[in-house]
Amino acid sequence: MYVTRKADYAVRCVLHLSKYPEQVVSVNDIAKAMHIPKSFLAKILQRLVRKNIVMSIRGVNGGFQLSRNPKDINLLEVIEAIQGVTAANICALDSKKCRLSSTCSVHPVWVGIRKEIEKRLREWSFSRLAEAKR
Amino acid sequence: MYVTRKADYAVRCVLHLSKYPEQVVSVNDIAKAMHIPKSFLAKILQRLVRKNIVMSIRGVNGGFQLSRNPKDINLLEVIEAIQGVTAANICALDSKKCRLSSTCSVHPVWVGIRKEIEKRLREWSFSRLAEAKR
DNA sequence: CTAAAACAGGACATAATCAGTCCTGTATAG
DNA sequence: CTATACAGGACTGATTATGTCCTGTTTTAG
Repeated sequence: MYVTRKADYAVRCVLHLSKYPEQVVSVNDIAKAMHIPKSFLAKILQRLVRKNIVMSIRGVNGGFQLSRNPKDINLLEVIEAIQGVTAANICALDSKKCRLSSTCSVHPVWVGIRKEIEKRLREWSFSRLAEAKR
Repeated sequence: MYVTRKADYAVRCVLHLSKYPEQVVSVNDIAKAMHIPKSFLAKILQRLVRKNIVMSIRGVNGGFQLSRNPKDINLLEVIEAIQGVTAANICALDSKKCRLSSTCSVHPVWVGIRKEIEKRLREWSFSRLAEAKR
């Protein structure tokens, strides 16, 4: 599993929105707060809208807000919304991609790692993240 | 952490050599057994030699063999020999790369995942892998 | 009703990385 | 001395990552 900048920005973005629930925040504001190139973020938000994680309000004073309670959105969901399902090794994603997977003793290691990562990412809801202290 | 084909091939290759300890195996034989493009594998082996995981014997009847006992080589070492140190998210690799890492509540999640992956990969020596049944 | 603010979506650009290939050179067994 | 096998550098083509830009649409304030 490798997290692209795009997915990383998406996470930051949702995290920011989680801190201002019910409020409408513009792309510009999110971009400045989270250090994300504005037009790139706009693209990312389009995708989050389609995936029903965020909703958009057009026109003057428009912007974005979460379409669900942050407790019902987790890290895994946001990352997969942007980059699709991934794994550290393609063999853990699709054993057909690997001619050896049925006999290879490394295969179960990758599958185990994938499950562990997904479990951890699923455990972190954005309400939990927003509350977390550093 | 994303495993490239190169690193994956390296793992297969070392695994194959672990099954024939003390024997000298040619690039050709490894490539055929493990379904790896031959000239690509040759490059990978060069790197494994420099990293002292494998040793080469030149000339007629030459080839490669492990330079250490398979129990002293683990998955993490082979992968890092090929692709260097990696992590699922660059922020877990080098917090300087991320302007937010000092305040971002997601950062510890990535660091935790990285540690977990490295731990698991380190636990698998090639003697253990070679013995593992599927 | 119109101008300005803000999102939507497609096209484009650019750089890096991935996944190999190829060619020349060197060592060595027989 | 020749065939076999590794060493290493250069090169290539495809894909992906990371954005930017431009045009269009929606909406609201005045």
